[in-house]
Amino acid sequence: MKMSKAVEQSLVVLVMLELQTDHEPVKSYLLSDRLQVSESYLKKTMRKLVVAGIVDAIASKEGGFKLARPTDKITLLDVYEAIEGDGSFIHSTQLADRIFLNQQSDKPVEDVQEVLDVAIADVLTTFSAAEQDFKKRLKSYTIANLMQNVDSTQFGEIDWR
Amino acid sequence: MKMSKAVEQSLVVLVMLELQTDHEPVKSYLLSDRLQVSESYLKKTMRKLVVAGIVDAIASKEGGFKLARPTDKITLLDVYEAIEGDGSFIHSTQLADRIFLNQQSDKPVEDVQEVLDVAIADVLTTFSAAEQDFKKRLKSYTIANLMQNVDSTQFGEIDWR
DNA sequence: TTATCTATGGATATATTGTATACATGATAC
DNA sequence: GTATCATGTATACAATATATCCATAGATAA
Repeated sequence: MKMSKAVEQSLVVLVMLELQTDHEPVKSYLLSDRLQVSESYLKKTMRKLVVAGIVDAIASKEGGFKLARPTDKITLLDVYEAIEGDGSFIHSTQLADRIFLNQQSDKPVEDVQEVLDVAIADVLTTFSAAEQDFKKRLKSYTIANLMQNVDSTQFGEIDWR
Repeated sequence: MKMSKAVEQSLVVLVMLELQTDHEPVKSYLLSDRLQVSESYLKKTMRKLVVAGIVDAIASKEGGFKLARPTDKITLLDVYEAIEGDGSFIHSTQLADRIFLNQQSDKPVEDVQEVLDVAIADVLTTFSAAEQDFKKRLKSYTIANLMQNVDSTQFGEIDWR
C-alpha cells in the first residue's frame, strides 16, 4: 500500500507554478527536467491535474501549464484524488460468500453465511472509516498553507525558463 | 494506493481459526480451499502472521495454524501491519533537493533550496499525520469486536476439517 | 501558413503481486 | 527413534500495475 510518486511530484509542480514570475505558463519539459522524470510521464500526470481542474493547459507557442485557481482553493486531498482516483483502498471481494459453502457444521449454511457477512461488512465499515480519517486530514491542508513557509522568508518569484 | 487482498483474507482466516471447534489447528490447504487462493500464496501470508506473533504454526501430523493470543488482543492494525509492513505510504524521495539546482533566479540557490525543503517537509508531516489517523482507527477495532457479531446470534463452533 | 507547443494513444520496459512446483526442515504420534 | 505429514523456503513463472518512449494529431500565436 504505497502512494504513487506522482502525488509528491504534483505538489512540487504546483509550488513551482505558484512561484513562477507573473504566473506565466511553464512548459512541460522544464518541469520534467527539474523533477528528473520523463516528459511523457509528467505530461500524463499533468493531464490528470487538468481533468481535475487544478491546472490549466495552454496548447500553443508560449504555452504550458498554470494554476487554474488560487492556492487556498487547492487541498492536498484534491491533488491526491486527482492522481490516485476517488476510489477506496480496499476492494471488497465477496470472500465471505464463498467461505461457508459446503461447510460441515450442523448449523444451516444460510445462518453461518449471514453471520459472516455481517462480520465482514463490519470490517469494511471500519476500514472505510479509517480511510475517511486519512482523507479528512488531507483536506485540511492547502497549497496556500504550503506556500506560507515560502512567503514567510521573504522569498519572491522565480522564472523557471 | 490499494491494500493487498491478503489483509482481508487474513481477517477471514482469523475468524475461521477462532470458530474452529476446540481451537484445534487448521491445515493450510483447508484454508486456501475455502478462500479460493493458491496454497503457496496463503502459506506466505500465514508466515507473515506467524512472524507477527498473531498465529502459531504447528509443523506436524495433526498440525496446522491456530491463534497465538486472545481475539481481544488482536487489532485490525496488527493484521494490517503484519501484511503491509509498518512503513509509510509515502516514500520521501529527495525531490526538493534536486529541483532548485541550476535555477536562474537572482536569489542564492541555497535560500531557495532551504525554503522548499521546509515546505516539502511540511507536506510529508501532513501525510504522516493522515496516516496516523488511519492507523489509529484500525487500532481501535479488534477481532473480538468482529466476533461479537457472530456470538450474538448464538452461533457456536465449526469443524473445518 | 508555419512554427511551436500540448493532447492522446499504443508499444515497450520495469516492478509488484500472485501462482505453481519441488524440496528441505520440523514437530508429533506411535 | 523414526515414519509421517505438516510448515518453511527457494525458484521459476504468469498476471497486473507502474513508468517510459515514441509517433502523430490538434491548438494557438505570429
